[in-house]
Amino acid sequence: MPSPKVNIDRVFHALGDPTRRALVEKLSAGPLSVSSLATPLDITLTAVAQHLQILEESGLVRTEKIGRVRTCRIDPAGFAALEKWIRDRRSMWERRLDRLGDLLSGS
Amino acid sequence: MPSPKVNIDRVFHALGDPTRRALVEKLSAGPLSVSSLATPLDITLTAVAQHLQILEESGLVRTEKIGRVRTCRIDPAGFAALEKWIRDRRSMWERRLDRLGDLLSGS
DNA sequence: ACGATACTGAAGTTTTCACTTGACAATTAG
DNA sequence: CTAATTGTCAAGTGAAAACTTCAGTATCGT
Repeated sequence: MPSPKVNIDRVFHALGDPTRRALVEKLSAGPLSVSSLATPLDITLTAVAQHLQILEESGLVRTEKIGRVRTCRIDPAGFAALEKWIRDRRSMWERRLDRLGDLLSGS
Repeated sequence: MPSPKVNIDRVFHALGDPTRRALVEKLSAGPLSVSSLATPLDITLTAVAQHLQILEESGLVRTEKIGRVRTCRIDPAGFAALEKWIRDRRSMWERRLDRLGDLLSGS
């Protein structure tokens, strides 16, 4: 199951942590195993696995276990939700500023 | 002082909290005072003020105190930083997928 | 002047959350 | 078969962070 319903709440919570953002940045360059992700960060493998679970539940990362190695890659779904949220907010206050501009320039 | 250097770390941390995101969403519709922001959320005024400080330090919100009322509004700077971060990551894995596509289609 | 409004500051409580440890399961290599 | 690799599970620790209370300040309306 990929990511049927992405929750924006989870997405923001996931990206709120700097370590998880570091994981996402690494994965942006291409898929990696859990231990490859863990090695450069001086935290335990367990901690990384926990972060990955949160990233996966948020729809930002997709993982697949083949044999004994779990391969992780970026899942576009979470990013799409994130971009939509920003776009929605932005359109709100830009529309508002437009109306303000209309008023000031005399309709 | 507006927001000279926006820190993406602070931006993501600020938006990681659902209450702060609710504040941002309210402010997207237009500027509001601290107490107007606090009333619908069943937390104390003090808590809201604390959230606003974090939002301001992150470059997502700008506030100005006139008389006894502090007016809060969206600050585009934080959002710009956020969008840039996403754009950067996205371009990374899209470039990668492009190269992959080239390989599969026989250069 | 007086009371009400709109915050602000300091300090404490409670909850959340990142991280660790240690034991265990499954897979692969020699 | 054995040993090393790769990851998982359960439980606990500690620190950050959200939220509260309470006391105080500045401003506004009458």
